[in-house]
Amino acid sequence: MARAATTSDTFNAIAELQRREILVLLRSGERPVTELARDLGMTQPQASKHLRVLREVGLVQVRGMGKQRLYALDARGLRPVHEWLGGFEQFWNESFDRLDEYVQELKRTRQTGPRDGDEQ
Amino acid sequence: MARAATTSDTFNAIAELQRREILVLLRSGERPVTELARDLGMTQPQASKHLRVLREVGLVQVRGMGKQRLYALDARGLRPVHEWLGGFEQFWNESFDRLDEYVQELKRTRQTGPRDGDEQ
DNA sequence: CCATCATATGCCTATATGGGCATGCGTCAA
DNA sequence: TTGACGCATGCCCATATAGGCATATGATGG
Repeated sequence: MARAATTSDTFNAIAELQRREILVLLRSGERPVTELARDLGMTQPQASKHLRVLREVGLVQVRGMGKQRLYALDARGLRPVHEWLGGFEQFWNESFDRLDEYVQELKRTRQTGPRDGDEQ
Repeated sequence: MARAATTSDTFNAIAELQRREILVLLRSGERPVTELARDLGMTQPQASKHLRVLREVGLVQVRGMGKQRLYALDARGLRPVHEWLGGFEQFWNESFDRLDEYVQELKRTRQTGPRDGDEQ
């Protein structure tokens, strides 16, 4: 069934490097498609397609400005993702080095002898 | 060229819902493959494959425990992603409602007249 | 060494995607 | 209205998946 459609899924939308670059670039203000394409070294159709995905998940907004279409960042959709990741914050602080773990295991063993039900 | 390989790319690794669910489940402790598969309603091969991707990007670590293989969360790889998203924090706070923007634009116009270089 | 349980893989299919290219479409100036 | 410019799409191709299934691999107990 292949991967879930990028459309309507922020996680997938930002899984693509070029799209992340577009978002970063848009932090400094609205930009027309051509300019984005030029600055990021991609073709115009390519930029348009990525922008479409970003638009569909709501990460950017468009505004017709004469012949141009100005794309603006709308980061609100990134918040839930940021929060989801925040749920792991305590875990990346618990130094999870295999080595550290091993050393700690040794310490415990030396002090109280091997134990079984103490992970988690 | 299709999408970049999920392997060696944390963003892509967590772009898949089932993999995110695995990570969440692992927050409560190490688990053998079969248990993960059962709890998440997926087949064993499916779980193994997702775990492989997670292992390749370093989000989980395995530990042989008798006949079983216990998978443990290693959230360190999520930190960079969390930080990348953090770079947008100020943006999702700037109420980016089209409506709000429009209203504010009207306010400014009424006070100082139309201006040009004030976005950004 | 053999049977068995727990996993990892290989293989095949349907699908979604990103890139390249040509072209349709909307807006603006003359 | 016509021509030009700026973008959005449609189409085709190559590729990477996720799933389903069957099976190879590993480790354990006899």
